[in-house]
Amino acid sequence: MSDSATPSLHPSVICTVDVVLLTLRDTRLEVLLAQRDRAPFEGAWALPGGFVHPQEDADAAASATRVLREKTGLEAPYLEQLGTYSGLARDPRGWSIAVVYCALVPLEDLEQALHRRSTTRPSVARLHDAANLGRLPFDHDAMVAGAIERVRSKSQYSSLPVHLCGAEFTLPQLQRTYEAVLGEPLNKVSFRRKMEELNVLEPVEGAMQGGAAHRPAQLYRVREAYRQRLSMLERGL
Amino acid sequence: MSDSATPSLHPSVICTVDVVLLTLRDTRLEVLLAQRDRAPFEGAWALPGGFVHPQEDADAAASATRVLREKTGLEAPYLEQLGTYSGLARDPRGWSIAVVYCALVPLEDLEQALHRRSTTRPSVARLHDAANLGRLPFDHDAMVAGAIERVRSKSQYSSLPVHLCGAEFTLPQLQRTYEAVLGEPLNKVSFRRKMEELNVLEPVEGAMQGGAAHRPAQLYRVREAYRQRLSMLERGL
DNA sequence: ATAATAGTGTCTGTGAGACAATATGGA
DNA sequence: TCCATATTGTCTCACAGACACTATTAT
Repeated sequence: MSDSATPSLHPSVICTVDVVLLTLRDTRLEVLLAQRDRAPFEGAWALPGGFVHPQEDADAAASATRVLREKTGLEAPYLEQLGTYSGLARDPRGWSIAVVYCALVPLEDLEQALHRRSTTRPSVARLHDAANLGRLPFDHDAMVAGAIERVRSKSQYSSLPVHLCGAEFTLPQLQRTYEAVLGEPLNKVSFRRKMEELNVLEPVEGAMQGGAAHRPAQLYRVREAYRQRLSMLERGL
Repeated sequence: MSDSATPSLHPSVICTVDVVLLTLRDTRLEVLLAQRDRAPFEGAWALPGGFVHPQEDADAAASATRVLREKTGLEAPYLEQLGTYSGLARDPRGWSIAVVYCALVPLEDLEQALHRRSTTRPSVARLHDAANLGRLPFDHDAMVAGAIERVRSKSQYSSLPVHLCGAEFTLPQLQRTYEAVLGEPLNKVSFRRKMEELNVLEPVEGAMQGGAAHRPAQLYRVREAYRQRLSMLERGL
């Protein structure tokens, strides 16, 4: 914070935010990519991002929220800061700083938002299989890898994956979500015991059926006390 | 990354790095603070930090390393990115981004470096008890709290605290380090089992004595394969 | 009734902590 | 020898996963 130059002599740092939005289709993670509408890498699929707007955004998290709203119409997704990528090498325009956020959204919410959006503007954003992204511009490959790694890691001890489910869900649905994120099958009894002790869920009166030919499962939702707080937690453990 | 304005129209973002350097004196964590030599908060004790120098620094981590070298003379401490604080509210000069790094250094290394430094320049940096810092300027309180929380958290499952010990140390010394960081006593047998399975340490031939009237303890050091790698790991688990 | 999945009770092995015995150097 | 701490062996308890049994709905 102490330096021989004033900030106005350092206008050459490019300040941006990028968002790794993850969602789950069946058992696969998908990442939201947007087609770039200007150089560099015009036309390429890349993470949604943009410059910080100091006049408009209270902080970088607000910039990320705004970017996501502009590209998808989503209003209040789960958002968590992943980290910051910086340096001369990552952007051909010059020395830059990119604050990266990870967003988790239920597939239905995202598709609804994108569909509403497509009625007014040409859609610029689309979901891509996280396992087959090809090469992305800038250092977006590393950002995606970091986001997936972070989500996997936190899912081992927290209730993070609930953000990939809708407002109400059954325990078997949630378990399949965990299994998809972690990439391995989980023990049913242990999973239920873990959810029980986390004490984040509460049952909703009225079982779901889905017309399936078997015993219906209890619906759950996130407790009110945790609903907002989950977004605030920075590394629960 | 796509925006209606060019970066040169956004010169108002102040880009800085701040470093939370932690070390251990006996059983207490201490934080390095530097006395600010200019406004805002001139004269106040604050985290060592400074503007990013795009001409000089390859990336923000290099800025942090440079800042630490300038203030302390330390050359290659363990450094890990904590996160980024941003927004209009945190700095009276305007909308700013601070990339925060956490450094872990053995007390002896730091004191040696500071002592060497004090022979050429007036010392501007000093260690302060982490538990009694008082109020720091900017959002440095939150940064310190975040750093301590991160170190505590990672110490539960990794070998992170070895960076607070010197090149060679005994298992009882390392255990006391863990206990100081975690703030709770650890089971001796479990601790040794954990260190064994992490497989990060190797014994050094020749026991330490310290002239104590009891059985000397085996000296250990970090395995060569891990010596550099530890700094690279971003969230081991 | 049967199929299919939800939900629960019980057993067992693994691993962490408690306890304690042994090892070793200095006074 | 005695003291203090290092190091190692063993026991026990808690918990995670395996297994299996019961519950509930649609066909």
